[in-house]
Amino acid sequence: MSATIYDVAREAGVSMATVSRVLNGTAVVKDETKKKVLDAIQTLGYRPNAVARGLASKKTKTIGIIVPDVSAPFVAEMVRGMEDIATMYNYQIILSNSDAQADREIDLIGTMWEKQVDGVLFMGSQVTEELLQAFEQAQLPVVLCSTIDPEGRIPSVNIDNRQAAFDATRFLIEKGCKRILFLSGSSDHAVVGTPRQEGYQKALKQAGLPPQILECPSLRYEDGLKMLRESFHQIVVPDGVIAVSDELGVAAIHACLDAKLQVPDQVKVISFDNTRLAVMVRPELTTISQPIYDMGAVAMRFMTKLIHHENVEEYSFRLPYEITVRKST
Amino acid sequence: MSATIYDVAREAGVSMATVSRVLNGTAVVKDETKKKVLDAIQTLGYRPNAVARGLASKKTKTIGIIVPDVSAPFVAEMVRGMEDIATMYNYQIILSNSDAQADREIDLIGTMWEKQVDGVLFMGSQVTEELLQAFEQAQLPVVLCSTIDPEGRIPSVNIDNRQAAFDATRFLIEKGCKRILFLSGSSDHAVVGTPRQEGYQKALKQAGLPPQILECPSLRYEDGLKMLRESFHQIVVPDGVIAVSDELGVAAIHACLDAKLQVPDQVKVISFDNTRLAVMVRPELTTISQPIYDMGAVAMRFMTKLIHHENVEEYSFRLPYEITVRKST
DNA sequence: CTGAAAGCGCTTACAG
DNA sequence: CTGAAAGCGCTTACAG
Repeated sequence: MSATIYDVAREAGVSMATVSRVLNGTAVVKDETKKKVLDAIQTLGYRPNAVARGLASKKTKTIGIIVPDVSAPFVAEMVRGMEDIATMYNYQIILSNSDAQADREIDLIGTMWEKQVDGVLFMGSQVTEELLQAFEQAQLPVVLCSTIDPEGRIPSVNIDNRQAAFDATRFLIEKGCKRILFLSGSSDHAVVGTPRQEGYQKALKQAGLPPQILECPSLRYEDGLKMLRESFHQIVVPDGVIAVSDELGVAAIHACLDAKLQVPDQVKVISFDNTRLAVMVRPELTTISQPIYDMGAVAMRFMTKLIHHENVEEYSFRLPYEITVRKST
Repeated sequence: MSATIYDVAREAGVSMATVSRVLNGTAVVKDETKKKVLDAIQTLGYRPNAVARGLASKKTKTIGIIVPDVSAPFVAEMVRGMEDIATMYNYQIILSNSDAQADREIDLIGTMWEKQVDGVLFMGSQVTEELLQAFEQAQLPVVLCSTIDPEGRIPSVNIDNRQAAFDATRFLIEKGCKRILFLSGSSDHAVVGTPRQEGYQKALKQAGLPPQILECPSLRYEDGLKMLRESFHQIVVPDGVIAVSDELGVAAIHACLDAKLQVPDQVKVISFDNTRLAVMVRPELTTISQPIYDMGAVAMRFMTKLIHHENVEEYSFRLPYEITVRKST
């Protein structure tokens, strides 16, 4: 059995309350007393039991993170950003994967509540009424990350996806592209669907060019390549492609190469994200660079503010993005 | 305030102990009584407080995971495997990144102990005496994942790295390679260093071929490419390359292309891991395929056995690997 | 500046 | 099959 606060108190000849005070710095303690306590802690090798502390204080110093899938590089990088800031503020994280399944998401919110986390960082494809209700019921502070509540009822961290898609489209148009294909995520996805499609279409309309959208079942390379191979012969052959993820961007490049189309000479490709994959393929991908790590970090930083009731002016964060030009355009 | 077990007991007209029993199934409860309790739980929307439960039972249903960096795809996939099995057994995970820094690793073990996790899954580059001592002190069950204690004092899940490197080398030799370069991790790394170098050298010696090892500061693409570019003119130009990670494999391919060497015609490349990157580059990578997800899953499954004191025969798991042949060889 | 005591919300022998 | 009560290891008013 390891030492408890009671053992420390006895060893130091003080009360438990005093030990607690020097541990947490919640009140002034005479230097002399403090030293006795610190010595006792030292000799006993005492470490406070966070569970007991959590029960007594109703704060667990733990943040729940719900994401679709950590094994996706975009997500993993974001989670890393969250974790680093959590560490900085002495929080730990409980990580869960939802596979973007609505019922699993709801479930996980319940689990997070049972674990008494101090807050939840959430990434998912949609913010439904049921989800909102689950958060409401759990009475937990929530921050969305790379996830949007169209009604803006929950704080969130994103880039301006609509504008970014618009910019990407403009970029290709200015490069002379006339037949720009948009490789989209599911159109009801609040991030990689609707807003980006809108930005794309707005730019095309302004330029008097025809839109052509292909919706991928996922943002993964394999699915993108499969879909492109199946549909390449029945679509207008593009001279420009905008992909909503780097993996889809790579899929586009390879689909073109397989169809004997040179990238970037005959087809220019730009993708969203700028994960590390973008520089690991040839030609290197031109991307809409998202500050992925920072998005996670900002979300977690904001969470710590919510928890500590610091007054927060901003609510819906729009982080800057930029077009990183490489060899694919 | 949300309902407590006391509220449920009163609502159902039974004692807290009885509520606890139906909740945990720790004793037989009359059907009629059970129904009353279940109804009360339903109407109050009661969910047990896991923190209180943890304090009382001394089991938190939480597993700590310490990894160098979740944002590395290999790690992320492994973590996903761990999480899935944890979910299956009703455990949650606390995830922490050590950046492979020894002091940080020790620190994290302390934190995990404070959080009263039921066990720790650990991935790191080395198992030092200090680390072992920290685990000892924390009195936590530990399972190493893709990490080796040379003395075998801690259960672990790995592939046979020595044999795998031997096989990879044999594979290239049989393809006719005479000048095989080994792109290694730091040589004191217990997984990507020593054992793989040994397997490589053994195969070369058997074939009477000269070894040539390049040690990379990290397993990342950027670092590998940089190192190769700097040293390509001062080494024997290889006709075969074995890389200890897929990223280094891609770096090797690109370094060759930049030096006007055709892959696989003039240089054959094989890498370790078979992360998804392997199929996202051209030519697609031939790899020593590791069951990454499964390694995480097996480690977590073994942990649940340790926790429940199921008698465990095996201790040091050697999962199967295979050579997946693609276009780079 | 310090202590005594209640309480956080559960589980778990111990009785019956 | 069920209940009363102690206890898990802390924090936090409340007193002084």
